[in-house]
Amino acid sequence: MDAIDYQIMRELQLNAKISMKELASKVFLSSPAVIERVKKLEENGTIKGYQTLIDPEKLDKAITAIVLFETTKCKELYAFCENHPDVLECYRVAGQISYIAKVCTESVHTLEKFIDESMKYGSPSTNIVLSSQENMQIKLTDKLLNQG
Amino acid sequence: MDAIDYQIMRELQLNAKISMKELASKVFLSSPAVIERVKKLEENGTIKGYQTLIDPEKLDKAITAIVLFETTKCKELYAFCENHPDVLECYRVAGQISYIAKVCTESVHTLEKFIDESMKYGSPSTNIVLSSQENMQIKLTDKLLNQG
DNA sequence: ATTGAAACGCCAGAAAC
DNA sequence: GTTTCTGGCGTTTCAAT
Repeated sequence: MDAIDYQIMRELQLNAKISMKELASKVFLSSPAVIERVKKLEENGTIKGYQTLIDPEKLDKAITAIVLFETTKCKELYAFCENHPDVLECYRVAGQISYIAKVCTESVHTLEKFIDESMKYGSPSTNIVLSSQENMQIKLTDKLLNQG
Repeated sequence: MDAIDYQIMRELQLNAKISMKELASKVFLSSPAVIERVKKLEENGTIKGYQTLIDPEKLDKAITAIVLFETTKCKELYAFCENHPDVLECYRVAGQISYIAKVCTESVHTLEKFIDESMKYGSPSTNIVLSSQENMQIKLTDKLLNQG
């Protein structure tokens, strides 16, 4: 895992569908060499997959909320969140609270419904997202790229 | 935006690098027709991009934390988070708290450093992630696919 | 106007060096 | 890691509905 691998990951993170040829020219290598490196990154699990980013608002999911839970029923809450179509991410955490869910839904009414249902499993505290900055899985900064 | 578009998005979300030919066979259309649909979804912004998923742990970013802030200096905090290499996501929210950041870092020591620095901009409450479920931007359930 | 069919050009993967 | 080569895919064009 050297600096070139980091550069490759940065380019792939910006655009998963970049051609191996173009990627090769960006890192000053031949394309078979780049294909080899990408393959290794896939095999050792560093690259977990390639995903298409969809804009929730275009699908009429206008409201995003971060819901914090105080609960002792983590397993039940986990199952509820996993099966709920509006929960995009959820985290079991150690801290003031014990569970966090990111919900993306149509309206305040569907959000209300979610909150009501979730109350079976814990005490929710809802925070509606006003604006957000969602970048990437990892920020591959120049510093990281240079240190290798 | 019909049921076929939803199906296309689901497949693309699962695997951004699927070939148009294979995608076409999955939705029972010809490949030019699918290419046309994908192009439209890209142009109207429904498809925001194609991203490669990187495993932070493989890059020695062992600790993920959700940090909640009570603050009145949202703009300053926003700028701090945007420029910080360990902040992967941040949200301005309306609720009990006013700002949420997702941090991915090497160790408790680098996390401590982040917390100390962030205290200039607000009062942080740190929740270390024990386990998580991060699926996708949108859950395209069967219900949604059928209703069109 | 929208869909299916064929031809072109380009890329990914394999083999040889 | 590089160059060469080949098979296959994406893309464009055209014909037909």
